[in-house]
Amino acid sequence: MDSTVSKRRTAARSGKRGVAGRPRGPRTGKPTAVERIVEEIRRGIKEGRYAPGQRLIESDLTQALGVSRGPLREAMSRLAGDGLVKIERNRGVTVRALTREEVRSISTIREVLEGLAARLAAAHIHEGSNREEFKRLWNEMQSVQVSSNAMEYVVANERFHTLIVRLSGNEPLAQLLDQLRTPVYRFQFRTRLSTDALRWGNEDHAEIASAILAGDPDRAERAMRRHLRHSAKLIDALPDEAFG
Amino acid sequence: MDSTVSKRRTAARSGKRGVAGRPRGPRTGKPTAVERIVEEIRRGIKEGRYAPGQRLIESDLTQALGVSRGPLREAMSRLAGDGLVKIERNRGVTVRALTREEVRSISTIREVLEGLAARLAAAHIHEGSNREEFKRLWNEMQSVQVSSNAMEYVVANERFHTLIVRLSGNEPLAQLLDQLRTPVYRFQFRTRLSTDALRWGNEDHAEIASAILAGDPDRAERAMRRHLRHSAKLIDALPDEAFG
DNA sequence: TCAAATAAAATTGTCCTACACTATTGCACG
DNA sequence: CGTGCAATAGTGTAGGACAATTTTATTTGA
Repeated sequence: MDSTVSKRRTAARSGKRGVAGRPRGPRTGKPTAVERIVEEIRRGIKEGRYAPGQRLIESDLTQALGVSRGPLREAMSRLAGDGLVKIERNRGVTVRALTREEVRSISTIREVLEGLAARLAAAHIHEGSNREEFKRLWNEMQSVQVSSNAMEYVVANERFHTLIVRLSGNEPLAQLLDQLRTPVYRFQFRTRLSTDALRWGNEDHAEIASAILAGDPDRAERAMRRHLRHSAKLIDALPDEAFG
Repeated sequence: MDSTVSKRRTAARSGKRGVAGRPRGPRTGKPTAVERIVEEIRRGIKEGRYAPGQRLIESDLTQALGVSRGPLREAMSRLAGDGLVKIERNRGVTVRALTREEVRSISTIREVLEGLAARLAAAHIHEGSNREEFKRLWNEMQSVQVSSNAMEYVVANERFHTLIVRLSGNEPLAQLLDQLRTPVYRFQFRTRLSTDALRWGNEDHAEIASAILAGDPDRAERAMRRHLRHSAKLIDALPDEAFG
């Protein structure tokens, strides 16, 4: 039925014949239009420049971004796959609005996955320069913690989690968590990060860091999960207006 | 800079969000071209009709599927987001090939997520018609188990897991797991599902089902994780040729 | 003969125009 | 005030064009 589709494998490609072309840095080249669009919209949503529920109209965006509809729609497909926008047939794209229930569901997932990441990070802390790298960031964070204002906390928090996931050595996990964090990122700016909340967060971090540096997977996982539960509670305390 | 972008909210749309969302209506209409393409390719990859590493050339596919490049490329973007294909700049799309390491990483993630699903399913087994629904499938599976050949086992296995995730009541989790299962699905057909392996699998299922029906979250999670570890071991036992 | 160099062919990335079809909006009418 | 219908906005898809880049085929030089 689809026998017309070429089944040829890329045999030639894997064979290293043309010695001439040393593959240059893949990521370094000028980004493709789709990549630029995805990046722009993603940042916009993350930072709240595009509000949940807001319609993203093709003609507006093609004009604003100086691209044609093709790449734009590709980008939207991609963003929809990441759950950042919602595409409805004949109705176009809207910035995805999460219900309180969905946020809870995602938090539950994040709890186990970030817990896993912490566990793995602790288990691998002795490998390579992991310990050194982790210590460096941790020291850096502690010097900031004193001045903690909400914004700085959120940024530091993100770096902390990102590093831990990276040290877990599980790349798919890193991608997945990035995907899960993005849609709820903006809530962090709405939670009134009271001085107490900030201190608790920092205490959580300290406990996590301690466990990871001690190479204690169980404790690291427990601490991380507790931390995630705390964050989830802050978000869940938001009024309904913050959702949808 | 992007102030030209229309910020108008869909006031009317968001207005009735209170109740909207439940009725799964829109799926019924005729599927859009992109949806058809995605579905076709996804099935093809899952079933192994498109081999890992194989190039998917636009002109071939547009002709074979009778669509134009636009929708096709949108579909590819989406598939890439799901990790089913890989898009390289100026080089097009290839069916993603997973390294052994990636498969291991994904298995690790699945273990905790499926474990979570089982835990939640057990916790919610008393709600609604969950118990009844679960029992029905379970009975059905047991009648098939006797005749177990590999193919039937794989299908039954999938239904079992899918139902459990659904009963977990965590929709994002369901989507995520579906996404994680697809790329490794094909490996199941390569593992030599020996009679022993089959029996073990069925024993695992029995233990999981028992725990869920008993409403014992801890035991359900433990059993499910063990089951996943067993599956992962089978796949990991495959020779290198099965990967890449 | 074999590999480097070069020409030719494929293939992708993007823009544009067009048009059918759906959804939304605005208005005239009852 | 609704209600129905026409006008308008916006999406879904096709198809043509072309530059940029990669892949394949061909020629050339040692």
